[in-house]
Amino acid sequence: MKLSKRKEKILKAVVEAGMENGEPISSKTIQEKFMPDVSSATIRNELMSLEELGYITHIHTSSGRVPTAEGYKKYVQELMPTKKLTKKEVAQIQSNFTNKLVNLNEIMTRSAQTISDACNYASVVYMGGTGAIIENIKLVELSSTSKLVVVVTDIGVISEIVSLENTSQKDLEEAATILTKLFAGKPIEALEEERYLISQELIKYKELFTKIIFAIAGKYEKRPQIAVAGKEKFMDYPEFENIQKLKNAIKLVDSDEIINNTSDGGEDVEIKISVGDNDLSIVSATYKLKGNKTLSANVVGPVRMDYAKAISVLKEVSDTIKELTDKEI
Amino acid sequence: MKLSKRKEKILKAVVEAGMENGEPISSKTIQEKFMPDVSSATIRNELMSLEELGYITHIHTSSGRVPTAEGYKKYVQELMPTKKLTKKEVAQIQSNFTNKLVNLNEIMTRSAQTISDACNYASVVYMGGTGAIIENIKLVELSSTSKLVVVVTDIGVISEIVSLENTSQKDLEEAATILTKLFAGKPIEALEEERYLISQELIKYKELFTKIIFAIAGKYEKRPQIAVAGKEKFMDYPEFENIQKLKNAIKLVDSDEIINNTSDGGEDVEIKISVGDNDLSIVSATYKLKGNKTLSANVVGPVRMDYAKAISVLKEVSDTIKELTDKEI
DNA sequence: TTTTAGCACTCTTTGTGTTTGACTGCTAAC
DNA sequence: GTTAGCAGTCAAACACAAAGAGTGCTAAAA
Repeated sequence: MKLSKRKEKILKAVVEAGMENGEPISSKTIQEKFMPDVSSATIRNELMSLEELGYITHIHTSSGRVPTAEGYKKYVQELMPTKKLTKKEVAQIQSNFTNKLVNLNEIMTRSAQTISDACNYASVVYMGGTGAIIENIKLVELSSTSKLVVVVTDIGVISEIVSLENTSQKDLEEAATILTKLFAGKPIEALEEERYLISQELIKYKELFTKIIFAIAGKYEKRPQIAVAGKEKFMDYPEFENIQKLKNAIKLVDSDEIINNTSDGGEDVEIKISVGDNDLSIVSATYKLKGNKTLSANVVGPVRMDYAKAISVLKEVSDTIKELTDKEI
Repeated sequence: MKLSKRKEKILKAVVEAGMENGEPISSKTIQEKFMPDVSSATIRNELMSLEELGYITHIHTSSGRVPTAEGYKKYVQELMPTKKLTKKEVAQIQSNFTNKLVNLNEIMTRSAQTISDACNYASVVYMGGTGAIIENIKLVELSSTSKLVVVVTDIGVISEIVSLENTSQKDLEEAATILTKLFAGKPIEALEEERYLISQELIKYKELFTKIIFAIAGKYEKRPQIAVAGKEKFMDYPEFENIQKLKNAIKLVDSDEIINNTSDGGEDVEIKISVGDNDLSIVSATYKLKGNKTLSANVVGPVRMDYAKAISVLKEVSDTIKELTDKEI
């Protein structure tokens, strides 16, 4: 339903007051600050109407109005001005990505930290879709007793030392070739599937393969990769002064709940906003990476978060990541 | 100064009451719980005496006694019973280390998490002394355009992909040999020293070397390696309900202050306890690793922490780490 | 029909005084 | 040296009043 211009203006005032300090705002203050041309009584009438529509509410009879989650939603969808980041802010974000990052895990960690710092809210970045896909397996001789197993995946390299005696350089090479042939293109979990352990191709290198599995096991996450940053930022907002609420917020960020909440994303960055569940709001930017993966960057903050800024930051970071991952080797 | 047996008993009662719930204890309660054979008046006299000695104090005239930092120290040094971990607790700790861990960084992370979970306080584990020492550098061909740089150090393996065309397998091997010869035994920071970049030995592989440096830069920490776990555990204790105190505690744990606070450690595990600075207590276990490194595992918690348990856990974990690192390849 | 002034009403916040109860500290007797 | 007993202190809990902020409603003005 379309609101009148005046109602929009008033709702905007209530929401923005809420965003600024989390405090209720009164009809008188609205009048003084935003609409000196009508009386506070008129504004009161409008406020009552907005309250009936469910956009704002009262804590008690004689307190000012605060926005409901619905009100925030309306604001986000229709009233919010877009916010352009300052050059300085963009530069600040970019500066975190100057190093040539090819390792996707690292990109995620860096992104989470960057987003959290830029917005001053917590941030969760995770990768969905297919997990790490094996590209190449190499075995390198370090000494007569120890070899290095290197598993190259599309999101990074896992390398681990194994102790292995009496294996010639030639054997290593052959084993690596077989392993690569067998596992290239498969998800990394495949390494742990029983059927390969007893397969014909690997029978000759069974001991070696067992050691490799043992070394690599647990070095990768089976679940979607996830990076969290800025959990302590919640402490900057009075709505989390209550230690229980703080705990809940942090728990949510650490849980899988956020992950399960997102769409698959399209080619382009898709912004989704969830307002007010569990006293938290989440702005998420999701899009497809190559290799059937999805990247989702999220800002998690109080309901009165600066949505416009969160969106701008997510877009900026997403664009940067896109550039980085597109020119990936 | 040596306290009388009775004073010791009373001080012990005051400290243990403080540990249990952080609440003051009254002369009457002490009498009822611990010394029914003397009157509360007698206990009051003793309490006054202990107060004069600086071991306990008053919040206000009519509140019970709480221990001072001095009192906690006295308790820790002279009155505390040693606490043996239950079999279950030991098993729980051990279970975190069953995987064969050879990467020191990983051991540290795992240790911090284990300690924090076992004690329910925050934990900081860090390595001092010399940083990572290069053991071996390998260059592996992945494809015609991309190669893998592997730097094996005594605390773990760093591997990174670099894009590099027109380099033959032979060149790679030769370059790796030269690099290993040049850098083996040197700290990893040496890779970034200018003088090597312009050195005679590397002149032929300057481009390759530059790329390697670029790829590896920032993958290791120059500062002592550090692992922190369980910051959120502070929230379980009412003394940190005040958000400012919570922030301070977390800030301290994230800062370098704890690191700079420890001795070099000896061959054996050396336990050090610091009570009550900034409303926090730290129990640290430090000892030498091979390769001139020092490992320090710390429990950081409220002043009323369970020191005996912290010590037991640190000892258990330290022993486990020692075993792991001694049999390192 | 919309806007406004004005007033009654509600509820929080702040302040004040009172009571209760938990302790201590002291004194005098044991 | 120990104890009983009592006065004194202070925090915590409660009740009450006053002040202030803000609304909702009504009736009049535009």
